[in-house]
Amino acid sequence: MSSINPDRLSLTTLRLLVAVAEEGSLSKASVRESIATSAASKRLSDLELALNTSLFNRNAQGMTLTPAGESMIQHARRILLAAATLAAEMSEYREGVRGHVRILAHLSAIIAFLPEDLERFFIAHSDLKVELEERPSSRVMKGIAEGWADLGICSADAEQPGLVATTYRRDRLVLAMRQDHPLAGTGPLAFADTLSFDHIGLHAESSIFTRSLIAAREASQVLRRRIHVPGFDAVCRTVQSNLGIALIPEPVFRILGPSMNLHYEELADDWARREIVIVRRGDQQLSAAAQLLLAHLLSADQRIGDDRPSS
Amino acid sequence: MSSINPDRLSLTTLRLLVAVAEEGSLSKASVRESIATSAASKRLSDLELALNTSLFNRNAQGMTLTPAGESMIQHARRILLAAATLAAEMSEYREGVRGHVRILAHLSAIIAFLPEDLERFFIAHSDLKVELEERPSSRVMKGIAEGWADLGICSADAEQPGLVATTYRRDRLVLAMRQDHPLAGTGPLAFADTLSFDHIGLHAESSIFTRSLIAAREASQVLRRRIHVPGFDAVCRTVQSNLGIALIPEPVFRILGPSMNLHYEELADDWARREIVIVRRGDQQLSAAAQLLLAHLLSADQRIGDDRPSS
DNA sequence: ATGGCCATTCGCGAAACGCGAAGGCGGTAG
DNA sequence: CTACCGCCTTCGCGTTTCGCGAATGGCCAT
Repeated sequence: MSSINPDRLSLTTLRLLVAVAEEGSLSKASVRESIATSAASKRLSDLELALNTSLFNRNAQGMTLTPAGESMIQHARRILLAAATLAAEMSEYREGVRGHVRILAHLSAIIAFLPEDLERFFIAHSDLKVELEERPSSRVMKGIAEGWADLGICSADAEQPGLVATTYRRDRLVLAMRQDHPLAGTGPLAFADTLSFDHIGLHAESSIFTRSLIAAREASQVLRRRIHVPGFDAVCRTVQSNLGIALIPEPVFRILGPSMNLHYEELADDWARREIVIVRRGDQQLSAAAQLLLAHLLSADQRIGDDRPSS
Repeated sequence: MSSINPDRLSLTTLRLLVAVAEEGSLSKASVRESIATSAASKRLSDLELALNTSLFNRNAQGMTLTPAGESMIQHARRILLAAATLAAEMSEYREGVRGHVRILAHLSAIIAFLPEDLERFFIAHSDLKVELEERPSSRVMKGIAEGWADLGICSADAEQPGLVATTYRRDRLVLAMRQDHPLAGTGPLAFADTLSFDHIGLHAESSIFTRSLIAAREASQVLRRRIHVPGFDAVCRTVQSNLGIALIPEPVFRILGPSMNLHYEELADDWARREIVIVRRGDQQLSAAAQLLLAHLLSADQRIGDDRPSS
């Protein structure tokens, strides 16, 4: 009924706990943790007393986990990992870093826009640090809503309640192909006219894939799709190998296409113009560092900046 | 350079930290945490000393977070949440629970198989507790690989290195429709012959959706798909409302279909027979409770039980 | 039977912790 | 301009916690 006082947990006890579990013996664990075995024993038995549950089975060979102990160390490991992450991050502050911003972004932005924007940001703010993680658009939204990061950058298609989205950039999808492809040089294309060729694309969660499925359905045709690859560079190499054509953002093509001698054609469809947004949680204020970064990103040349609630 | 000693962190300090951040004042926070303000002040300044970083800006109105402080409380909240979860779970052991098993499962299994299997399991093991969480198949695999749960149940299509998969059940996908639908009563169907009707389905990450996309492509046709809904019950209600037909597992149909007066037709395609597997990590031993549950699930009547590595 | 390995208990000293009182600093009201 | 008020910090003291080493008892293999 009554819950254990969570303050009773000390991180050293948790470390000791996993050490004992891993070493199989209290004495070995205590040398590993640089503590007298007597002290270690006391810590553990005090913990078990407070929990009113035995965590280990004792015998002459050492200590093995009880079921309760197994649950315990799973949580313990998780907590210790979080604590270590915290410690690492804080030590960066000590060495001059003045702010952390966590970003989730979809692949297009990471390849097309973010590097330059972040580079210019770091010139002005060498004391800030940004952690950037790639996710498909829908999971960017979820991640922000769940508090895993401060800012999210993704296509505006996905939706999630409780978030505020601000337009960041607009881009266009273009069709990448080999220079000797039949479609090369035939001018702006309707997506429907490309459906007789094999398409290459990212994983099924990507917004480009989702969007092209819808378009194919509207054209009452099927999307031929033999190959999924993990990144735009892989997409382009696959196109280069004559395995198909691919729908990619125009800025991405400008970066990857020329060096692989690829050709591109514009897409005439409306939905080829995409809106890329920066999302943040609506219910709590951004940290100063995140505000700085947000302001910087929105002040980039293509800035639009109309705020609006998402969903 | 050198990292802060993580043992320096005590959970009470972390709790105090978020209290101060939320209350905006050390004195208010100290009454909330039932501690003298002097002691609270000491805890915080000791922490800042150890970190060699200031976490708060002090002024006459109270205390506000510095950038470092903002990072800190994000981690602190996460750690405290984990600690509270741990405490809650451990208190269950104190009240007689003898083991915990965490399961990730895809929707089909949760609706079709798991309830009965778990029910019989609990009759034999009333002292064990199971935490069940729904995820699409691909994320079940990931979750197990990352150690978020002990056992995963999902379709065998997805793959992930480092996991061991055991066949759990086999099921078939059938086509659910209204009794007055044109396809009703026309005998076993080829999936390709159903593509001229609107399909209803789960979200895009579901393995059924992925599979039917492939099948549509192989038939060189498009999958008409107007509606995504969040669960099988919603799928069936949508079918009932004459918005389309739906591909669902046969056991799910048996549960939901009759009460909604729906009709079903078998699917002749090979891929309609699906294999549902139980996956677990290959690199570490299961807890005793998880072993029990695994054995129980595999001893169900349809048991197959051929072990093999995944990926 | 005996020695090795293992965990626990005990007493003592040191360090950490919490508390209340006193002090300094900055706004604000009269 | 001064007096006050709220806020955080510092200080000294008593209590509690913590860690250590030595001694104890159990189990197993030789």
